[in-house]
Amino acid sequence: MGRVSDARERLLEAANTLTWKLGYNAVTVDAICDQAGVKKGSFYHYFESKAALSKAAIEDWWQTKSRPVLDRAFSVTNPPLERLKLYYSALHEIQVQRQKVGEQVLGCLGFSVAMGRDSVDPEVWETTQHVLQRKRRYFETAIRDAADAGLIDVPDVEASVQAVYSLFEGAMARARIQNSPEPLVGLYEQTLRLLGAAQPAAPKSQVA
Amino acid sequence: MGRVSDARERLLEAANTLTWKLGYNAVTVDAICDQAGVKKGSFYHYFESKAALSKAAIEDWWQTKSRPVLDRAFSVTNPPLERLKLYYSALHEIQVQRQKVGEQVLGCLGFSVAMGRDSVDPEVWETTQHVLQRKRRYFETAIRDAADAGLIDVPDVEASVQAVYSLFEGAMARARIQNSPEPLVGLYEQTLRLLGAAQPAAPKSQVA
DNA sequence: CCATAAGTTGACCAAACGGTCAACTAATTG
DNA sequence: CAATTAGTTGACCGTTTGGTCAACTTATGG
Repeated sequence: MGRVSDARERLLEAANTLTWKLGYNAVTVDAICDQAGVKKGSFYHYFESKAALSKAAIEDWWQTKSRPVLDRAFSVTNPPLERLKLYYSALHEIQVQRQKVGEQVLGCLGFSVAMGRDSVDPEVWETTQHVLQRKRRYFETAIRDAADAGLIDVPDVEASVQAVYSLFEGAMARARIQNSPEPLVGLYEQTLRLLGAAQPAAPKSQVA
Repeated sequence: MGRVSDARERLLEAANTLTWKLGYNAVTVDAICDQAGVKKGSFYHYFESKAALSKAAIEDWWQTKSRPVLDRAFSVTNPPLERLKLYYSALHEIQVQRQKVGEQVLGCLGFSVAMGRDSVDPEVWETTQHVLQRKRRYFETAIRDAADAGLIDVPDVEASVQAVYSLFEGAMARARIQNSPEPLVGLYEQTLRLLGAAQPAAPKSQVA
């Protein structure tokens, strides 16, 4: 009954596009509406507040954008360390493609929003926390599997998980700041060093 | 001639306190004035805009807060790798002290602001970029010195500098997100692994 | 001691903000 | 073909935003 519309989906996408680029606080309801081609009245027909939209948008981004990439790379059918390699190269590829189309390198949406902490709506912030935790678990499982398979040599697996994850998020954040995929180059080799894993043929770093 | 005042200094400090906590966009001129105990009219007597204040405040933060810590830790009188260890433990100590006084763990001010990119005034953003670059150079020099002294074993020094710096900023950012110094624990040992340096007695990770 | 320059104040402004609402339009279904 | 229900619209509201200004106060130096 009633008519149908994809305005809700357009709002979710617009919210993510803008939040990813500008951050939570700098994005206005009017800007989201403009980008989505939706009038403000309609906005509040679908969402009771900007915070509610953001919560839904981040969850949607996780389900439709972030998780599929993770699931593909971190499939248990892949060897543990290969999963990391696949994930890194997938992300690197995404950023390179974005640049080719003239778009900006934006790093990790969840991480950027989470950095806002006290200036982000508490419920929105909690949502990003959940998303980041789920993401971190992919890293944890892969590294634990690698440890069980005797592929790595570390004194403390949990500490290594933290370090690999910090290195990863740090590189993604720097890619955003520099607007360049360059900090992601060689990430896998550096991760192998962190994990005390056998090194492949060492490649020279490529600086654009 | 005329009277004297420390209102300018109070404004600089208030701007940093609030920006560090809330980020550039979430901080308002009114809030800065409240925090500094200065009326808005006076604000614009000292600074021509919010962006001008922020630029001056970040530069001030670098000179008075960030740089002294770096200069102490990265003194060339210290062995190269020891410099990193000193810096990490100094930062860890700062965060622990903050927590004891009931304040929040806020990570690196420059990095947080730099993450804002498109939502931050261009000149302010450029200022943070300069600050971060100067900071990165401390890492670079220490690691190059370590390489020259044969203390580390890496195929590509520049790539290692990038990795160590990414790991560091990633850990700082995660400390902010988690409001805990925990991600900074063991950072030095992980850095040694990245650099292929001789490991000291491996400590167990301490999770609060 | 008094002119002058530096510093202070609160009222004010236009624009932008998140959010509301009553009226309107158009598909769907019994 | 209604009646129902989902979706749309633009005018509107109170608040907050960054910024302005003319009048006022006070320390200092000649």
